Amino acid sequence: MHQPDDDTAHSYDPQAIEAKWQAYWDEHRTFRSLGPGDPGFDATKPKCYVLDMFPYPSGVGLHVGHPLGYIGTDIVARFKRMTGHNVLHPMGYDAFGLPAEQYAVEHGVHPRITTEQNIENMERQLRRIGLSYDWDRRIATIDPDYYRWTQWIFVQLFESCFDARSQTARPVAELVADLEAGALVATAEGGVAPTDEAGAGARGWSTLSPAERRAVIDGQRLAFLDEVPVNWCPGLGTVLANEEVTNEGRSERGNFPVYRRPLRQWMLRITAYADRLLADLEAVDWPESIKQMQRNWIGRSEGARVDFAIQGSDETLRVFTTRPDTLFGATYMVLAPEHPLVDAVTVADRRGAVEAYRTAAAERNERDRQADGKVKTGVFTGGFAVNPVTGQPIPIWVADYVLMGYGTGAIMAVPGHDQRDGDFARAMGLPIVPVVLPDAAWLAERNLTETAYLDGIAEAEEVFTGQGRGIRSANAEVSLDGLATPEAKRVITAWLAEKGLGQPQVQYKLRDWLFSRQRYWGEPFPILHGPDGEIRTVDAAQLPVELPPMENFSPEASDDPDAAPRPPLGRAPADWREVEIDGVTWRRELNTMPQWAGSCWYYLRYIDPHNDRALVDPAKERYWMAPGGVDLYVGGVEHAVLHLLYARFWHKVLFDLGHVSTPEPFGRLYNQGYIQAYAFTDSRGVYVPADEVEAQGGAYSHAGQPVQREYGKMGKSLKNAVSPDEMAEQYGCDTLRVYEMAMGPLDASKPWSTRDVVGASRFLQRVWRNFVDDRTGASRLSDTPAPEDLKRLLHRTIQRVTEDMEGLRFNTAIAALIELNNALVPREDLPRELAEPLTLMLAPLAPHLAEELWQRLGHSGSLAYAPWPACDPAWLVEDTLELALQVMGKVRGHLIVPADADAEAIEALALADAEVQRHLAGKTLRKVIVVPGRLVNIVAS
RNA sequence: GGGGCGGUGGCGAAACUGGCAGACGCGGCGGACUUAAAAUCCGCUUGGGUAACCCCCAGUGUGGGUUCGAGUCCCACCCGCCCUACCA
Repeated sequence: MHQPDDDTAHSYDPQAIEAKWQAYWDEHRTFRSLGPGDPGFDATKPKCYVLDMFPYPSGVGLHVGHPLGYIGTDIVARFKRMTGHNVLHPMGYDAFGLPAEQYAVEHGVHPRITTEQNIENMERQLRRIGLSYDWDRRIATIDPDYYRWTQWIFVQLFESCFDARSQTARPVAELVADLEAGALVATAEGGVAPTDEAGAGARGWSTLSPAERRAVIDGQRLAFLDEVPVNWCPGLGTVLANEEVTNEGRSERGNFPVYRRPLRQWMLRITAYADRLLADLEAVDWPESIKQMQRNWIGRSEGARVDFAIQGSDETLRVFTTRPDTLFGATYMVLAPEHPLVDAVTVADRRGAVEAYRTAAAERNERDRQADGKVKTGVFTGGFAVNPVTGQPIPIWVADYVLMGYGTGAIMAVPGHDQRDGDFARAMGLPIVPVVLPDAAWLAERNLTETAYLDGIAEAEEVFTGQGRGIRSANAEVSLDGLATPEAKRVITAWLAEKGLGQPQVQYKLRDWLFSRQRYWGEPFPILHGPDGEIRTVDAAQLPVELPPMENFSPEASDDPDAAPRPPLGRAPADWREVEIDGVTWRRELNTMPQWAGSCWYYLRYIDPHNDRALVDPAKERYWMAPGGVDLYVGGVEHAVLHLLYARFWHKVLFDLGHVSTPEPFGRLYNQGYIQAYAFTDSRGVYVPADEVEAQGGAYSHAGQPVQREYGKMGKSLKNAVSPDEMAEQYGCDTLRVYEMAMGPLDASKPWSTRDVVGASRFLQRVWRNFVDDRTGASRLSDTPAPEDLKRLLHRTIQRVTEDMEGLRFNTAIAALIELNNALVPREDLPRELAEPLTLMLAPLAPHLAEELWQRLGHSGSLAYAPWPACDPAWLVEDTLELALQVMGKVRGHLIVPADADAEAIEALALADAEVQRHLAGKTLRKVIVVPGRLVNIVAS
């Protein structure tokens, strides 16, 4: 047997070093961030707020993919401390929500207990990676001290309304004052408008009853109750936001069926902010793909609303269209099956067919529709509308290709210029009228003449949906013939407006945010319901409204789609459910907030986590947030639309109300990639533990049996998860950090390879052996000056690493450090003037090893705030340069020239080169191109 | 269907505003040290023409183009991943 003591007594011992320095950092509170008001705070230093998307503390613990972004931000935070910044780098837990509750239900323990256990375990794992968080600022969304302010923000939303003119939120009290003063009146539609702009039927404040007044006010609040069609999921016993429902019409969590049904729910008026959420994307430094996803989600489109008269009825059918210029081609109308006017337009002998279709459509979930592809179904109602420009009666159909959830739930169908309408019209034999002439290029591509196009329109599979020139679009008052599409839109919209038949309109895909859940494990609403339906908020002094203690907190799930929602808080003790104020008994709101609530503002709380008078102190908020918000926010793409849009919305409200100083919360956003992993299935298709699979040649086997390789996410189900704990045990967390960062660019997804980890380990061991003779334990440090070539290499390395740190290119920074370190290996000693900067540059990446080496260099204390090495440009200048010699673009040799040689001299030297001469033999010299510092290219023929 | 990102050795990947393709790491091959092994150190490692050197040819998904010069720019196409999806 070997004798490890003698051999390894002085070798790199990551476990000992890492334990030692993690204890040191804790004990000395090395990473505590000082801000305004803290003793010792230096306001002259620039600030840097480096933020991770905080995790949901799941019970299964972390795998090596989870900390990828955390390691990246940690490196940035450490680098910024060394470059003289005040750094705010906090961590916390997004601990409310469905999964926590389900986990708790399954394990029969109160969600708080299981959640706190999970937090503890996750934090142990995070601390072991050596992340330099200021743990004093740790928050969890489930802490009453935290959700007190989540509730407080909800109160602000409830007490605010959106002023369309100024495009900002303002207190409801101001709105009431304007109404009382007569500056505003209630409109006929139930809205609010300036007195001089209000249309017919507007009423002054003084003429309204108290109930009417309340209705008007409630209609303006940013948080409001509304009867809306929601995604009701009986299997989970709760309603879900659109974003929590899959394309297949099931719950994202649990995969239960989801049904559409109307329920009275809390809503947040995010649509009021649609334009600002869209416009302000221009001002932030985010990946273009994320911005695009948000733009798509907001889905702004410009068009017009048009009112169609219904024959034999006083009702009008209102539609939204982006192509009002095609109005002359509208040959029929389509209502969504759920449209409220379906009954009114259906004639008696069509009623049976229409009812059958509606029932079928209601049962047909999204998955069935998906399977049916583009096959369009529908049924004629027997009713007719009147095309307002042609005066022609056009049939009204019901079809499920029109969605109640967008626009008005009704369309004017223009089969000549909309692919869907065209498909439907051909299937149903409805007339198709072309009213836009395609341009010549479109026709030429399809070998069509204008006449052939117009004649073939009824049979053409492909519909012309582009811009062109109007035809067959004229009546006695207005003509679009010959007009280009944009101009035609303007003309017809103006005409419709003049006749009172339509208006220009902007439409959004974005819906208001459904904000209530029938859950126990979430923030209670700070809302009380009065006996007469009146709603009031809980006084700020009474916050937080804490979750009541309960034995049975599980939701009442059901297989019955018609089962009524019964929130768990309905079973809370009566002394919680009911509150008496001035002799009146109020009932608490029994719903809770969705998981997104707590993550909408946590980045603000980190700034001032223990403040019990405000959600954040204004001076501290200004210091850390102004001018551009969080300086670096790192997380996964999966939050591209939900979390990031909701947080921006809340932030803008807080900005309007004067609680924060920037219009946007996150100035720079960066998405880390995913670490994926190979997984292996046996002949039965069952996953086998990936770490037991052996590879030979191109084939893989497990326990002697051949297995199939797959590639996917790391996780329990694929039996391919690798935990950071096992990596830390085997190699140390510095190695884990270096390996993960060296794998490739931070924003790329890449496959985990445990086999490759040894490369990072070898690098750190080699660094160690450059400092320490691992046989004797003697220091190799010396005070001899470094030779010039190594000094040059050092300063080139400083330059490369510094630039890479700024650009989050840690993979190439590590490569540069490896090159420098490898150049030191052949030396007997290690000159101090090389050792110090090497240690400092290593510090963000492998902080424990760097601290240990720093101590061995004779420094006391931590290097966390030691100045980052400066690159001396004098050492970047070379005396001579090596240029590539090309003949006809191919490298034929190299040339060493003085750095200051001029182009003429270089050209002469190049032409004199023997290899060049050989390749030029028999050719005529045409041109010589000299690229300074790079190459010489000789063109000949 | 729409939008976005990507395709470079056996593998993960480098390559600044067009300028020596493959840095760095893994794996592989050879050597040194060792009784031996591990560890470590040194060398080689895109393919082909040679077993090796020199040298030559080809080469960044495919086919064209611009340029003295293209992984990088332009056009067309193929493949993969992600998002979105009857949004009027």
